[in-house]
Amino acid sequence: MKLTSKGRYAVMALVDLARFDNINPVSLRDISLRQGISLDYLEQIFSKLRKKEIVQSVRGTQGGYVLNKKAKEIKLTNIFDAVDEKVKTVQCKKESKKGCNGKSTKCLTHNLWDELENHINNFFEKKSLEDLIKDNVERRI
Amino acid sequence: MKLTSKGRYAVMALVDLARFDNINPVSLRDISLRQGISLDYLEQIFSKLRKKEIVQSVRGTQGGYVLNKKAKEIKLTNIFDAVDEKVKTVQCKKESKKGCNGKSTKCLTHNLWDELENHINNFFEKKSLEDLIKDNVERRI
DNA sequence: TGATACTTGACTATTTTAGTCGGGTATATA
DNA sequence: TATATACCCGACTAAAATAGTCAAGTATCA
Ligand code: FES
Ligand code: FES
Repeated sequence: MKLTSKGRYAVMALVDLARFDNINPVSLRDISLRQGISLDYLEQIFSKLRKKEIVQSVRGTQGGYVLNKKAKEIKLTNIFDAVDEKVKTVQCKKESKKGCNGKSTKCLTHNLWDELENHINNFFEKKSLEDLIKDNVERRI
Repeated sequence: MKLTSKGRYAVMALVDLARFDNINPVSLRDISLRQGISLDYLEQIFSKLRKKEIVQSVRGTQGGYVLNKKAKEIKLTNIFDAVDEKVKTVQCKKESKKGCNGKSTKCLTHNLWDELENHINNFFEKKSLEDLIKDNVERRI
């Protein structure tokens, strides 16, 4: 099980953004430089974040992005959801009664994978952007 | 974040095995048929499980595999570890002081990813094969 | 002696990831 | 008004990972 760079970058970039967006919008170029993430890739990511109303964009010179909600209200779940970083422990469709590999019923361990998925999602639902920023201040990173 | 089929199959196969290994070894052919997993792929998986002493093999006719430990003592951690299904939330090496993308320090969110990794691994450390079998009996699957 | 079933290693198609690239458009400022 | 900045959008691609397959064995039982 691994977290993809897209998901990791989305959170990193938003933490960076949240720390600097007091007055002015933050440009992706700055985030790119500070966090060492490809600018082109960041643009893809922020396009998704904007569509899910996590950030707002400001075009033109001195433009950039600002948070569209309070940091406290942005949970990891929302971020991951926006960039399609989903937790998936099974191959079969959740809604369907059918199992993997075209089997007519769900597998022996199906309940386990559901539990696992919930376990991980719980973590994402609890953590907000605000938590992450506080965490950094305490550690003075 | 997704669980790979290899990891999922390893656990499925072991649950199947654990339910049938009272007297005789269980052949991969049987597991393959019951669980709908490719025989060739199962062989790869069991080769690893054997090397990590989770199962024992019995060659020849009427051969197959048996558990090498009590079901209570086999945790998901052990199974995933055996088949190289590891939880990885970062790209950079854990031991190293350096960050991702060759950066000289760890990133802003590094602590978060460590927490996440621990959170998931905790789940795997708690669950044993015995738990999974009991679970099935209760549900009469 | 044959059938069963484990053993090993190499090989491959498909999918996913992690980007890149080339063209835009809006806006502030000089 | 010209220009630079920075967002916007879609298509493309190299590399890695995944999910297998395939071939050629060896051990053991009946
Ligand atoms: S994981 Fe698909 S049937 Fe259980
Ligand atoms: S994830 Fe690699 S530096 Fe933090």
